[in-house]
This record gives sequence, C-alpha cells and structure tokens, in this order.
Amino acid sequence: MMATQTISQECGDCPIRHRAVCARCEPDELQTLEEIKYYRNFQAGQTIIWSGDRMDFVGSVVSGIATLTQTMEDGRCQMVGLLLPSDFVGRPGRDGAAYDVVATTDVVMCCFRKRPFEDLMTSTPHIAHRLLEMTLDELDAAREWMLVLGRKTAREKIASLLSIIARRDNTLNKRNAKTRMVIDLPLTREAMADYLGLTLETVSRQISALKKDGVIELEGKRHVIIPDIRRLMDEAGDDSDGGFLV
Amino acid sequence: MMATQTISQECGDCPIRHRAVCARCEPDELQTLEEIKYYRNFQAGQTIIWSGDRMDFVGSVVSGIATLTQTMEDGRCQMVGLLLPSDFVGRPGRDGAAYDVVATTDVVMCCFRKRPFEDLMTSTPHIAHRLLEMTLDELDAAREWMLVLGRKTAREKIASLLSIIARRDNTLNKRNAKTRMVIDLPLTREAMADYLGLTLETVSRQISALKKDGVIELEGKRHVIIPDIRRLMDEAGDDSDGGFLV
DNA sequence: CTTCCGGGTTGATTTAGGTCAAGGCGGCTC
DNA sequence: GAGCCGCCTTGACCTAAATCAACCCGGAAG
Repeated sequence: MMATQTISQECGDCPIRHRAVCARCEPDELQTLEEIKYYRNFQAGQTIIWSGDRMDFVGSVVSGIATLTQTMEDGRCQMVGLLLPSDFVGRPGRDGAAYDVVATTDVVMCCFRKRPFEDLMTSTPHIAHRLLEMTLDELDAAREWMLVLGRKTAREKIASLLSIIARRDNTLNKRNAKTRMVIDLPLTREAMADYLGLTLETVSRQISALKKDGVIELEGKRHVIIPDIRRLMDEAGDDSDGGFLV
Repeated sequence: MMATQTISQECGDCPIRHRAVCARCEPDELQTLEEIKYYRNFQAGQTIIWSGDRMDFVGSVVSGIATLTQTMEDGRCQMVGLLLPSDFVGRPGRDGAAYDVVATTDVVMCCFRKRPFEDLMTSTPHIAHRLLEMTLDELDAAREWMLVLGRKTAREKIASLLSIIARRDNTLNKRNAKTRMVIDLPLTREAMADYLGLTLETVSRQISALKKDGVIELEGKRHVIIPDIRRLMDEAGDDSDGGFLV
C-alpha cells in the first residue's frame, strides 16, 4: 500500500484520487486512473449534464459549485443535491443521467471515462467499497433534506440551509469548530428557493427576518456572518449538533 | 457459478438471497450466509430499530411493511422511506441507525449478523456491487420524493403516493402492466400524511376529492381501485410513465 | 346489546407562504 | 454620466393547507 506522501505526488490536485477513491490504491491502479482521467471546465450557468442524457463519465468536482435539479413540465423546479468540491458525480452501472447538473459558479471537474472506471471498480474492491460509503452519505443527506422539505417552516428551512453550508465549509477547510463563522453564499435567492421548496420572495423575507433578529448579519447580498452557530442551528430545529461542536 | 435452480433450493423464501445479494453467489458463500442468517418477527406498530441505536444486523423484509421515519423534538414527523418485501435494511460500515424503523403491519425480517456480513462483503465483490446498486436505487427514490415534498400540491402528492405503491405492487407481483389496478393501502391516513408532509385531514380531503372526480374508487378505507393508471399518473404531475407501460 | 376507541370524514376558520406588483441597488456597456 | 440588466427587497393581497372541532363508522370488550 502506498504512503500518503506518494499519493499526494501521484494524484496532483484531483480530489477524487485524494479523498474519494484512491487513498488505498496500489501504484498500478493509480496508473490506470491516470490514463482514463481528464479535466473539464464549465462556466457559471452552464448545464454540465442534461437529465436523460447518456453519461460516459463519472468524476468529482475539483472547484466551484454545481447543483442537481429536477424540473416538471410546467417549470416547477426542485434542487435535489448540492455538489461542492470533492463531491462525486455519476452513477456507476447506470447509463442515463437522472437529473440536470448545472454549474452555479465556474466549475472544474475531474472526470474518468466510465467503462474503464467501472472495470477498475469491479477489480478493486476498496473502490466499490468507498463508493458505497459515499452513496450512503448522499442517501443520508437526501433523507435529512426530506425532513426539511416536508416538515419545516420557511424560517427553519433557511436556517437549515445556512447550517449545512456552514458545516460543509467547516469540514472542507478543516478549521476548528468555532461559534462565529463567515460563509459565502454560493446560490442566488432563486436557487435557494428551489433547494428549499419555497419562492424567492419568501427566501428574501426570511433572510431579512433572521437578520433583523440578529441570527445572521449580511455584508452585501452573498456574504453571511453567523455570530453564533448554535443559535442558527437552534433556529433550524435540529436536535443534533450536526457534527459541529463535538 | 450456480444455476438459478440451485439458488432457489438453497435460498428458500429469503428475499435477500434470491433477489438482492445472492443471484451470483458461489456455494461456499451461500453456506456462509446461511450460517449468519436468522429470522425475526415484529408486530404491527412495533418499532424495529430506534434511531441512534447500535445496529448489529443488516437484512431484508420478507413480508409486511415497515417505514423509515425521522422525528423532531416537538413531534413533527417525516417518513423518509417505505420498506416493502425484498427491501434491504441496514448500513454496511455504519454502526448507528439513522432513523426509526417501524413495522406498519406484522413484519418478518431476514437478518444477517453485521460483522460477518461485512466481511463477506469485502471478500465478495459482487455483493458490494449489488449493494451499491440498491443504494443508488434508494437515492433515486429519495430524490424523486424530494420533488414531491418540495413542489407538488396536496392532490399531486396523494396521486404520487398511490402511483408509487401501485408501481411497486406491479413489479413485485410481476404482473403485466394494466391500466386498471387494485391496491391495498398499507398505511393509515396519518402515516400517509407523514410520508407526504401533510396533515391527515388534508390527506382525507384529497382522497375524497380524487374519488369524487373518478380518479380512484374506494372499497372500505384501505382498498383502492384505480380505473386508469395513466389518469392517476397524470394527476401526479409526473412527466414520465415511471416505468409502467413501456 | 351497549360502550368504547381508534381510525376516518367533513365543516368552519386561521394562517403561512404564494402571487402580483412596484421599486432599489450595484455593476456593465455605451 | 445615462441607461440597462440581473438580482434582490418590500408591500398588498390571495389561497392552499393547517388548525380546531364535531361527528361517523366498525370492530373489540364487557
């Protein structure tokens, strides 16, 4: 098994290899991954994958933010996932995409050609294993979100979204848990509304309300200061600390 | 590799072995599964697993219906999954349960002790593979449900739920697709409400409305006749046929 | 047979959030 | 600087669903 040191050298800045799949790869497996790997860039607003399209790659987000959305014929739209750097995209064993994937900011993706990746997966148990783990995480996240969508008030929904982004930010940057936090909202009000099952007006109103009540502070439209994370999580109605302050 | 014939003999009536995991098991793997396997019975209303509890088994539903639910401190409750016969329960690699699992009817589960099952999983790639596939299916279902919860009206929600149950019934019994169908509602109005993010009164009202409009017919409270599945799916607002009438 | 009780229905009223509409603000081009 | 455009905010009003409340129905217990 390779040491972390070597992996860093071999893998460059590709998060799928660092974090998601290759922490335990042998050199020849790394070699295979290297051969089937390529990068793709997308501009903000660009659709990366259309729902129903044939997908010939899997991969992970290197930088930027993308969303998974489902849209009804009449235009109603629900975001079903938020892709941040290191998140995996793709459905090994499936041919078609199930959702639209849209770049919210400029996005760099690290892609692997699908067939060879699937072959590698069958021959390398720990990759399948890791993928199962990641899928279970996504399933948990989706189910947590079902509670938000089905049972929370608009105010709680906003607080939940901010909590989740703050949490992701926190673990991503490996900062120590703090009570005061600053986050950069990567979403327009409309995108937030599509995530939360609200209208953009309601999102705007509730953000104003949280600000008035001192739960958050705003600097411009997108820069959110959270004076006390626990206060925010309280507003979100979560019973747990969401892994924040252990 | 064993022929299907042999598997049938070996596996008895345990769906995890038939459908979920063992379609490609070697005899010695079947032997291992047999050794770590046991059955458990639950009565209607009984909680099978409490959220947060340590889980020492994985398994699948043999008969009956169970629900996955999340509950907030103030009692608000959201169902995040519906377990029908052949559905898998458990999170390989995770120790704690993430949700309450409650038996809605009497339930028989086929369980496998968790550690040995996980060991078998690492040594048997196709089991991990199959599990990944099942988890991806669940993820798709969860995300489909997010659209229902976030963006559909009460009437559409009811129609969606009936469609899904009808669809499951259909594939489970391997019937040919028909337009006329009869389903046995396995849920109380309250459980339906918890699934749909509604109140039980609204569920009741919308069911009455669908009946008045001839989309469904009722025999007693729980027996639902669907004269025309496509009409129902139309009410659900789904663009696809949901794999019904291919 | 009567009572009770859990599930279900239906009506009256309230309310959270949607809808419609009028600006505000910051950045961009011309 | 003027005008424009995308994004955001705020207000007035409306409506779908929640809430509160009464009642129905069928099956089990006494």
